[in-house]
Amino acid sequence: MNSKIKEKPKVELILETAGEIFAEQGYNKATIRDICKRSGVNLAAINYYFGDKERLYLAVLKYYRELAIRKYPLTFGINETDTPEKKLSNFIHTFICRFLEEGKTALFGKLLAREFTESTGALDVLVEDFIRPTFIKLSSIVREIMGDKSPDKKVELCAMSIIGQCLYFRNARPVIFRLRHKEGYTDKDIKEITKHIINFSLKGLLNN
Amino acid sequence: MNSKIKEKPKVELILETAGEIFAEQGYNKATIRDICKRSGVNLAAINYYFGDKERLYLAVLKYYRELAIRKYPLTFGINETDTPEKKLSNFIHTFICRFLEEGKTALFGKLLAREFTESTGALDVLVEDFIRPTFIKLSSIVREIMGDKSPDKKVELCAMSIIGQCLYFRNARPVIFRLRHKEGYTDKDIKEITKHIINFSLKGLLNN
DNA sequence: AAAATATTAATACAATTGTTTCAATCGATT
DNA sequence: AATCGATTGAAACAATTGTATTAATATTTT
Repeated sequence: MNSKIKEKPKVELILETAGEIFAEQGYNKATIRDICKRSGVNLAAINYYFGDKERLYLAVLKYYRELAIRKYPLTFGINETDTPEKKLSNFIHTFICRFLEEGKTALFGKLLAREFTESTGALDVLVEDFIRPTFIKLSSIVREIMGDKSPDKKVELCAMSIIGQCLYFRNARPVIFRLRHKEGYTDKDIKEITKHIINFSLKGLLNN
Repeated sequence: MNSKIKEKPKVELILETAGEIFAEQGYNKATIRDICKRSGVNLAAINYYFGDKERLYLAVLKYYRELAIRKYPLTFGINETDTPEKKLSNFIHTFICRFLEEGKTALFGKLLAREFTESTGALDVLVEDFIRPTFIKLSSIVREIMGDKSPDKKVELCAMSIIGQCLYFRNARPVIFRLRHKEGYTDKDIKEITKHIINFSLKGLLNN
């Protein structure tokens, strides 16, 4: 080696690249050859380090989950002393940042968002480890806002309405960009979307 | 032929079966061999009648679109003399029926819902022929409710919030069913979901 | 009925892709 | 430096899948 700079370990390199490709293409469309080519490693490296494609995918989820948790604490930026409305606002903001923003830190959110509509064998675990806790967190906030008298079923449906809106802006991008005759989201777009979902949802939660 | 009963033409038979399989599995996972096996026709029949898989898919869309239009007139069950709120209610109800219900008549909606998150080459045409008109229709209703002073961008976001909620209950079923520990929607579920989205959205559209 | 045309069946082909193999090479340890 | 285990590279394998071929059969037309 003619450089003193420590190179990134190969396993890590593969995990990063694979994560990008899985997020871009989805589990099925992503090919091992693609991942290896972009990582600059040989095809056999996957078998050597991970065994097979599925275990590579699981390792990718684990790897990016770590990054995500480090960047976004599990609290969803929520302070228990905040008002319920402020809590919801923070929740939605964090939730959207976790998969609408560009950059690697949002990658776990993107992988997770994919599982909603193109599930893999990892879904069962992901639901129990991440999706359900998130959903419970959101439901508790919704309950605070709606009041104790609201039936559980109603709270659940409201939480889903909120998640549904957020996911739509990520997962339906092909359609949205065509409708708008414009590819991609700007930072301004994301801000507007976030603000809108917060407003719309807070009103949707009102008891009348 | 030892029966006087007129058999269904083979082309139609293939289209129906293919539609079911495309709706169940999505364009990519659906295989020609599957479609042929379930239709009881030879593998070569696809090439013979349709040319290739993509043109089969396009023919399927065309076929079920006809059925759908016949069953659900383009008006979305909306009467121009209705109040805006009633119009929105009917729109959401029809929209959900078009892809959440079981049965063949909802099949075009299911195929369309898939295109939001797993687009094929048919998306461009589908957006212009169906999705955009639907979106414009919804936007006009939203505008009536929100008033002329509301900026276009706000109206657009609200329309997307409504569509987002509806699509979530279809496209995120793998997650929803796990969260609920219950597979499938009952008719009662669908009714409750519809009612909820209508309520939530009407409140979300309130100005203040 | 004979000929022409349309349809069907079985099979083969080619491309893609996950996986495996095994020899070559690298790197650390002795 | 020699040795041994870890890693890499190139190629092959096997399964899947869309597509094409061609001969056999059925149907229609003359």
